[in-house]
Amino acid sequence: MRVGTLGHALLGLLADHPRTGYALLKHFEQSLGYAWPASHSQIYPELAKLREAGLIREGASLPRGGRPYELTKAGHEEVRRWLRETEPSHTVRNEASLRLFFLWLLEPDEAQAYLRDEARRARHVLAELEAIAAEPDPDSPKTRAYGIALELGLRTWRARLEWAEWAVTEICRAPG
Amino acid sequence: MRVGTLGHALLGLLADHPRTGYALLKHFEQSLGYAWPASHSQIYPELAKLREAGLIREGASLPRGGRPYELTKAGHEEVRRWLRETEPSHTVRNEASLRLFFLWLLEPDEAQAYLRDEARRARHVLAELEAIAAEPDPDSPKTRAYGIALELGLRTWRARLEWAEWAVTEICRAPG
DNA sequence: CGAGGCATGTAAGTTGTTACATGATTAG
DNA sequence: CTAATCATGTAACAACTTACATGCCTCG
Repeated sequence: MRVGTLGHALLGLLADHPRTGYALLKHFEQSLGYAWPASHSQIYPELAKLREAGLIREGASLPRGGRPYELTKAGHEEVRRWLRETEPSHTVRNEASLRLFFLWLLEPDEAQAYLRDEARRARHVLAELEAIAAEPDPDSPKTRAYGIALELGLRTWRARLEWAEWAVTEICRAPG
Repeated sequence: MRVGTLGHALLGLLADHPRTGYALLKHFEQSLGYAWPASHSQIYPELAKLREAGLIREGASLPRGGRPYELTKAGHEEVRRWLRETEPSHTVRNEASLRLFFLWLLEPDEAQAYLRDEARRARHVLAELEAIAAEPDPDSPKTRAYGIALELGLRTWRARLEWAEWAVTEICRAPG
């Protein structure tokens, strides 16, 4: 079996402690999803594949049909191999940014409205990230790594907000 | 036919002036690709679909087998409809950022090396964008829109570089 | 007892990646 | 002449989205 990015992300989360598919899903929604979104319809089949490949195993089932998975030794080795031996992909795909190249096809006021919406969106995401940053957590290698990831989110969305506020005035600036 | 993001991007580029598939590909590599990468194996079939849908039409063929496409009236309407009436997707997918959440699975020196590489990458992309920004172009709605897109790239990669330089020291900071 | 959150799955379709495959033209 | 760039396509596969589908438990 060939493990992809989602598979490695699941292994990485399970490296911390066993979790159910649902708990993994919630983790994506609350933190990883800012960098790599995943839906339940992708997570459950992927867990089944990782189990067949012997990288995770099922633990004792929980109350409401919840079935926790834990990492096997092979799974632990695989996630470390991924981090150490494979090149990270730097491709970025962002439809909202792509649209900027076509703003000149709209009337100036429509283009400006788009940029104002971009500012609004940035403010919204930034507020979410600041709420996460406000939660205190003890210092450990794991929380340190999460803090570094969070700080990247804060800085890039802050930059995006400042850019959007600049762009709103730039788009209607007098020619020259 | 249902037109997706790639299709709309192609229509948007052709709204400026007719181009061959190859010219569109080069445009993706040099500018749009920073926000939405596309390969020739995706572009050529997509152009064929847009033509069948009557959104673009083929012009007279050029010297080396090049076949330029131009926008039809329906194509022009479709790209404007896309910009005005559909919600932009804000999903972001970035493997390099995802890996940050798993840095604690590596030895401290390996994690630091990863962050140093992130800084190097940011410096590289920033240099590319600054080279593009250095090229002078006349003021027009189109160049204004491109300038706004470019400025976003400059600011976000600048933020990412500063973040990476901070993170390199943060990851090896004394606990507490 | 109903709404909402917990919990898991499948199916169909779209999109994107990697590899295979070919041929023309031009600059050195 | 040969390497690079121009130029276009297909095929197989992997990944992702959207919709369909089900059932349990708890709080009000």
